[in-house]
Amino acid sequence: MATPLFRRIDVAPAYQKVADAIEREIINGRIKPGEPIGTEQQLVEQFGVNRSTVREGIRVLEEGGLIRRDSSRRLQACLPRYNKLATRLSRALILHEVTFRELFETSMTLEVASVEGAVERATDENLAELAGNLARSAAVVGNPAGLAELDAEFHVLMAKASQNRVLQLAREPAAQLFFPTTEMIVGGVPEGGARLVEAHRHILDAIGRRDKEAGVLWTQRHLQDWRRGFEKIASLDRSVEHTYMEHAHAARQ
Amino acid sequence: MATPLFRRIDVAPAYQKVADAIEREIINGRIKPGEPIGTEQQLVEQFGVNRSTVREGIRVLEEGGLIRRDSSRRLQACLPRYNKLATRLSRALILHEVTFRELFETSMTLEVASVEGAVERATDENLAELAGNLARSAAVVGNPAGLAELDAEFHVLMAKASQNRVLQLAREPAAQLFFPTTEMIVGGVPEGGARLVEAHRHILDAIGRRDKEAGVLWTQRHLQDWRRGFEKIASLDRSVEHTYMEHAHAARQ
DNA sequence: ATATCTAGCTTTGTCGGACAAACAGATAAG
DNA sequence: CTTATCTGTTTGTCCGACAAAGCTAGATAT
Repeated sequence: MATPLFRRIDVAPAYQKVADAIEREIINGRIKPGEPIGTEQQLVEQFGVNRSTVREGIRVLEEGGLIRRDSSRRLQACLPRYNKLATRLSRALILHEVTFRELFETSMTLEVASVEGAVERATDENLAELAGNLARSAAVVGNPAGLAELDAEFHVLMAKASQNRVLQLAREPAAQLFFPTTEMIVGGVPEGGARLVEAHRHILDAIGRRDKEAGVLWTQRHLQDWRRGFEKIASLDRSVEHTYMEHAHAARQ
Repeated sequence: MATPLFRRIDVAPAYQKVADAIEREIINGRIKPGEPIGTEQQLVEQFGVNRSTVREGIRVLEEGGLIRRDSSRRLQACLPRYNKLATRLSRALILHEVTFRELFETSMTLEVASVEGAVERATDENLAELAGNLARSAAVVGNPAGLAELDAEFHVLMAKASQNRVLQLAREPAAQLFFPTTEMIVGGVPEGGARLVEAHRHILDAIGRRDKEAGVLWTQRHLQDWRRGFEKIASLDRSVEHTYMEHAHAARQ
């Protein structure tokens, strides 16, 4: 094959190239999180394209979480928030019609890994946060919605205590789909709330004592409890989407 | 405080509302993946906004993976690809300067979970795919770049064999950062390629025999091998970004 | 002199219209 | 029946414009 006479010409639309150019500057650290990107007019001048084109490129980066607008709507680079990206992944999981069995199995793996990390590396501040959450949980043990929210927070704090950001990120999409069901379960199972708080108490205690075995054991029990409760009201093999739809429907009645 | 006379009025910009409206239709299944969304002109008429506004909304959804343009650039709904979203997450991990220690610890957890699932639920087709990968790997054992690529594929296939889509998704961001280093390691450690292929062979064998213990053991050995190899060329506690930058720099010399 | 207010400038969000290139479908030629 | 051509659509990009919201600096009040 002879050397081609012409180089492959760029085929990407201009708005994409604008987005890529800004992305490169952020990824390789030339623009640091928090620093301003400039006004749309400045970008128009720098890239030599129309403002509409610049704005389309901005939308791409904004959705990707790489840039955001500050209080005065000016553009600035930012650290992509796990949470926002995880929300998109959760949505993708719903569309792929994953089942609660898949969700449960993966969450079991990730929560056990979280507690192991927390037992090894939790700081006093992590412990204080978890203790604070536990106290608030104990106070709302009869309120399924409030307790569900605090349960989700407890597990976020546990992942944070593991000091492993990759783990924090990996568990988030599943957790976003998994934990909302806590409300359904706690509300439907007598003593469910008390058992939940009790499990949290033992987990926190194990983390504080650096007792990995106990931490893992109580985390497993905690999730098995969830599973038993869930199976009383729905099937593990139904898709997440269908289960939520039905619950929303039942709640409206 | 008196009951407010007026409800809070919409504050979201029009392009966002366009994106949200289309997203809702896709999420709740009224528009199924593969179905057309309509032309930009039709959306202009339906939403009663300008085409520039519609296009900004489209960019948001396109970046989110909810819609794409087919061969003739027409809009259609689509299933968000894990891979694309995982790329965003990987990028986020780099910007958060996670270390290889975090990456390694989480990957160990997730790969072990994958192999456990694969041992339990791999189909004949899964086994055939893994066997095909193994044969190709054996053929390029002296080529670090080729072997690294096939190694990454082996682990993707293993996750696929677990039949757990949540797990497949959860492992992807870490894997995208983790496995590129295989090339560095295999290239730098004599016998590294042979050991890698040998480990894959034992893992596949264990999956085929439904021997969970052996599968987990060889997966752990496989990753520990990676870790030992990695520590010969870099520190586990350096950030992923720095390590890649240095490697890219060294490779150019 | 300090604090507050007001007017003007800037920037964003949206709009209308325009045009070239790429494309799909229909039509004509082989 | 295949190939080539024509024609209307659609996308990507551009230009210019304007109202609303934020910011800035000078004017005003205390």
